[in-house]
Amino acid sequence: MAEVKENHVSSRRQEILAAATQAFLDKGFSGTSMTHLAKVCGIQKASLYHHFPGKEDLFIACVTDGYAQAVDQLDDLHGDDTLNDVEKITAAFDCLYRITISSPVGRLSPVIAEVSRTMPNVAKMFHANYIARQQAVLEKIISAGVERGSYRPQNYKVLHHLVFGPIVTLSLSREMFASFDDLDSHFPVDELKAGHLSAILTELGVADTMQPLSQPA
Amino acid sequence: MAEVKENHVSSRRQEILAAATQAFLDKGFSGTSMTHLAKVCGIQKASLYHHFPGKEDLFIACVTDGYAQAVDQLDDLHGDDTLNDVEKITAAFDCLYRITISSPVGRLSPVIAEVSRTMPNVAKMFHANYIARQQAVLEKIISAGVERGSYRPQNYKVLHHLVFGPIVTLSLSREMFASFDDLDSHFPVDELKAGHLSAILTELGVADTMQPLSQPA
DNA sequence: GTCTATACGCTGATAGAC
DNA sequence: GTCTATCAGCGTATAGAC
Repeated sequence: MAEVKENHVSSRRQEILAAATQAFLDKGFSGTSMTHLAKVCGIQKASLYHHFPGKEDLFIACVTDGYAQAVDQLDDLHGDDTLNDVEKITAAFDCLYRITISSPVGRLSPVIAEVSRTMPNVAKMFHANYIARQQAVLEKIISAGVERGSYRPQNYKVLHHLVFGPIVTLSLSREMFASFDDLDSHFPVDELKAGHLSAILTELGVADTMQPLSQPA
Repeated sequence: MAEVKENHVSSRRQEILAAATQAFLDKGFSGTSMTHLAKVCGIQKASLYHHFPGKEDLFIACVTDGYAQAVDQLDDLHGDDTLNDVEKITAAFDCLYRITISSPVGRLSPVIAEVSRTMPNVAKMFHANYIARQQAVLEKIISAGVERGSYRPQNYKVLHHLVFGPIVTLSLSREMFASFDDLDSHFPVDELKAGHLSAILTELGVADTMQPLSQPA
């Protein structure tokens, strides 16, 4: 019964978190007022303060809640032994693009940037629990391939730069230019993802089916 | 004498713009108050409203003023005929990394993202006058090399994704994690730039001096 | 052009009834 | 746990003297 009660509390908490995350995505941190949050949650402002001590804590909860489930997807991928090296990195790209561009956490990056000066601990948490963990999984996937001789040895800092850079920027661009009516033609996710993967495979020393290594004399 | 007066106005305007740009970089748009701006400019709040109709207009002026001088640097580069193709793209990388990571405009991207929902016209302007122009210059530089046979033909949307992605993300990361005491070891600009350039040269089909195309059997 | 003084809405947050 | 009522403070912006 204590459990029932906790589930009730937790479900209300989840409702608030979902609505708040969407609001922060739409209007940023400073642009989102507790009054507005109360309205979209369908409760009174004072009730929000029953569930969360303050606006900062609420935001932190949104971020934390988000990356918990996001990173799990990548971890599952790393443990999947039915895939060969190239299939695994292809799946990793699918996963990273999906998480970064479509999931709340990935899309929250600009908002975290907004508050990073006033809440540096949020930036630290975000890096430790989301960025660093994503990089670690990618590094494991690649280094396993390197050990098997499938890939060339890598400078992993550079590799992270090359892999995460385009994905994060694409997500940021799509947030910044969300008002464009031709958003998908400016930033076509699938086409860019395919070209990106192809370039990384080249960098790893793997012949790409789409774009062979053979070059004109 | 009208000119003298205008210069006076303009210099005061420039003072305000410089201070305001720095403040927006430090605290974001919503986090920067007109009261604070007046303080760091050393004038009264009401005087700010003599020079700019409102906070939005002031911010727009900061952005516009910034990219005017930033893009000129790239244009100069494109017109420089003393460089060969590889030297030109190397210089372009230096320029893009410098502008995006060290200049106010480049660093303002996260702030523009913050306000892009409420001020979509700012996002449009930023894209047309800064992003699109940078892409256009890069495309000219590369396509000239392609015509001369120095480079493989390219999908330019993908190429922009691969070139600008890592640079913008690096800039964003350095803004987000500015509180890190080991910022430069986490995000070493020169090392990442060199690796990035190397990968792009590979993608262009050019043998890189640092990292030859030869791969282990 | 710069100042002092001020209007006034909205902010995050709290008190206390039920 | 949710509500109504309210607070003090700060936000942008303006009026008007000099």
